[in-house]
Amino acid sequence: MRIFVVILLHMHNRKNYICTECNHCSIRQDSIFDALNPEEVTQLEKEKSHLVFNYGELIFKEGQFPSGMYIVTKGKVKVSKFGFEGREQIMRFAKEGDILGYRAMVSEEQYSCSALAVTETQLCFVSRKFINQAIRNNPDLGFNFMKLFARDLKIAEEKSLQLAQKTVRERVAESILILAEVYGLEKDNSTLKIILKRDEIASIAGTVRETATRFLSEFCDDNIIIMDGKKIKILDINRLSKKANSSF
Amino acid sequence: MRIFVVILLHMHNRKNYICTECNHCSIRQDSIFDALNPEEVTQLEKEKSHLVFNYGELIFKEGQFPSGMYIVTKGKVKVSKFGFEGREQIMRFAKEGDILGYRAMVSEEQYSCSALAVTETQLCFVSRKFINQAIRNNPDLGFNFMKLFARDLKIAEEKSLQLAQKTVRERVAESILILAEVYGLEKDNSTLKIILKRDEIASIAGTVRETATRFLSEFCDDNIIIMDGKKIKILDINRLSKKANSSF
DNA sequence: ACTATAGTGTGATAAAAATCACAGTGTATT
DNA sequence: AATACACTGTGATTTTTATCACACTATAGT
Repeated sequence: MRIFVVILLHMHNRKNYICTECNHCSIRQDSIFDALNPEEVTQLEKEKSHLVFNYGELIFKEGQFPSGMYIVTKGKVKVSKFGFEGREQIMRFAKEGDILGYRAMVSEEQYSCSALAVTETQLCFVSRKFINQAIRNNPDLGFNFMKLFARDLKIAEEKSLQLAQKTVRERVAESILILAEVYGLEKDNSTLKIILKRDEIASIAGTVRETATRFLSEFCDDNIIIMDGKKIKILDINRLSKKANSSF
Repeated sequence: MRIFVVILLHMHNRKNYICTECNHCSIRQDSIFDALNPEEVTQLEKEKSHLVFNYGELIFKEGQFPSGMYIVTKGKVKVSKFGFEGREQIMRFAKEGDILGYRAMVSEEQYSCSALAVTETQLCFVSRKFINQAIRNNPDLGFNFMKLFARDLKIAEEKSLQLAQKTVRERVAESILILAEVYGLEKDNSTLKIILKRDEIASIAGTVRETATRFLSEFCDDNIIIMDGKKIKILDINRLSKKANSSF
């Protein structure tokens, strides 16, 4: 009986899929693929495949060899590395329009991060072969890739600076700001649109669960945020930014 | 009198300059510019300019706008960001053959790091305009850039993981290994080829001078390294790797 | 509705790292 | 040779953070 329900759900998702043709796909138009001409878009449409992942499913795993890359069309994805003793470090979050796995694809190496769906997620997969050919035909696509790399590299270096020089309190505050920045807020204009475990918030900030919990409690006591289970509501973003010592 | 000596020294350096013509320049051949055809090399040779920096001189500074990028032909360069209250965080070191400032050039933004010569350093400067044109003419150059980006992005993410999850002791040990990796060892096969202040070693490891000093002293007491002033000699690289909990 | 099970909050304690203070050392300048 | 200045080493102390322990809460599966 349950299986049947799952199938229905799946069909429902497929019906809801927003990106049936690349031609009019707003996600493509807002992505690095804005550089493609109509003919190239047609080829992309033939070439790409469409994938659905449920909450908690692994999209790719550190150590696997990539054969292409993904563009997120719906949902939220957590990208993380696992350090000594398997401790997770969250590197970034991806959402609609973001590109995943292109670093490993370009360097023709194993994935250096894992990607996990943190909501139901839909992606288009495009093969390395297609990308390489497309860049050769259309240098603007190459430039777009380079700009994407440049942006991500800047973010990664900024992250190093923060990890090296900020206190844990600042990093926990910053983590909430990052989540608000990436995924935005509910209609109430204060509740984070993503739900994470304390573990995961700790992994963004580069600390342990207990310590993250303590600082979150502190921010609650200070009336800077309110927590309702795993939901986080930002009451005073200015004071939160101050706690983070942040540029947001 | 002293000024005269400096001038002589300078002439000496110019005579010693190894990269007079790009055509046979081994640094070019081992770099992303290996993709250029003879005609493109000729253009590069006309276009590029050659610069010399002394110890301690700034090559570019966080916040400036780039108009091109640099390739190091001789010397050692420290690339760092300055965090809250001006505390330095060393992001990486560059040497012969390494490319500097290309991230900011590509994203057409301000430099996000500063680059400082830590020995006498020579560089070739190439304008953004030339690079853009060259990539359009020759997609392989674009692919080389992308691979360079991919490599640097991977290193940056690895750095974040280390900063987030390793202890300071491990990071200090790792810093010495990184310096050995990047700049190599003297003929004695144990002394680091670069001389840094304690402050700077601390900035690589993401800690403060006193703490870095203490761990270096500890490694000395353990007969893992020997320090003679600022010179560092590695006695037992295996045990140093163990201290770093490292993959080197 | 009832168990498992996974996740959370918090006190107590230990460990790690930063800060402060200051003496000592080396190095460049006059 | 004397002075100034930048750099270094180290003890004492404080602050920050991790670890351990355990009770409590929510949630999914039966």
